[in-house]
Amino acid sequence: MTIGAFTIGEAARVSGVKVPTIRYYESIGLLPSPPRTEGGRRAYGDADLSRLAFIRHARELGFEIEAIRALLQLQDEPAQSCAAADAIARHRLEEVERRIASLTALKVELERMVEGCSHGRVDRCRVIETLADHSRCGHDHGGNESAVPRN
Amino acid sequence: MTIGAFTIGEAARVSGVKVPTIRYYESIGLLPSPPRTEGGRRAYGDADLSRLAFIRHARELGFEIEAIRALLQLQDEPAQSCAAADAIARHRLEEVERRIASLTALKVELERMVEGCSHGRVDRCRVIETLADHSRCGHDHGGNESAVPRN
DNA sequence: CTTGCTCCTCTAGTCGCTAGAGGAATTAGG
DNA sequence: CCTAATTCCTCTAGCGACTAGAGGAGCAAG
Repeated sequence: MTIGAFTIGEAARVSGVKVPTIRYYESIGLLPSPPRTEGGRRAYGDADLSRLAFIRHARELGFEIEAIRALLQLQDEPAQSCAAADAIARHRLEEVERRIASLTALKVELERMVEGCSHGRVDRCRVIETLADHSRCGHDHGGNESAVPRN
Repeated sequence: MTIGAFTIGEAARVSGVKVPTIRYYESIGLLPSPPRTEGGRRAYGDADLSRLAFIRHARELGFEIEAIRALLQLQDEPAQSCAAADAIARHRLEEVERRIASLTALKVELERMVEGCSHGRVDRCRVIETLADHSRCGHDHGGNESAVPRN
């Protein structure tokens, strides 16, 4: 089934994943170690390219490496139930929704800050004032979640 | 002007910033090194607590440490123009807007994925299929930006 | 005077890469 | 056939903004 034989550079060009990132994925066991040429270079087959494309797409959608690992494992066992994959995707969707809500709240507050700026001296700057005195803003964001999630 | 004298634990409770994080802020020069008690413990004053509150609020709004450093410096020199603070805040606002747009696009695609899931076997799972075959989705997100920004 | 809490410093780990050093192999051109 | 450019190899270290844990010292209450 493995027809083509691609160098890592070709794999990078085709998949859009950078060369060091491909090696990184191999190092963490996300991508299998491909066979090597006589000179010691990685030789990828079509299946590897598909896997790389899968990974890339999943990363673009913000799935974490561990989630992608789980999804790849599900893909490798096609007789299993869809439920696990569904749950992973739903979980990611909920994260995205929460993140959008949180960022929208931030946006409102930031807009209030910059709109209120009188462009005068710093000692009357709305931006600085708002940051210094939390009570001057719609103080909902200071809940108990950590401040700045990664995605 | 420095009236109260707070331990690092009290400062953490009042500001909502964790103890190790306060020490971290000191180590990177964001928070000045406070005087110590005889026993070698940090003794914070009111000004330090205000500064911590400022930092916390700015972090909640997603400002990077370097941006906060700049904003604090502006606060310390009240005669300066407001323009710099305004620019920093506007820049952050633009980032947030871009991020919301990008996440909204992700949300649409994730919704399509989970809605199309027939809850059957993995070999007909829409989630896995979509990830494997990029052309099956509204393939706009694979532009040239890096996949998952930090905030 | 002991118990338990807070505090101290220091190092290392998190995540998902990215950058760079130093060297070997391949490919294109002369 | 030789050289130069390109690609590849491994390895270590760095990014941002913390977080976790080791190992030890101070301090307040009973």
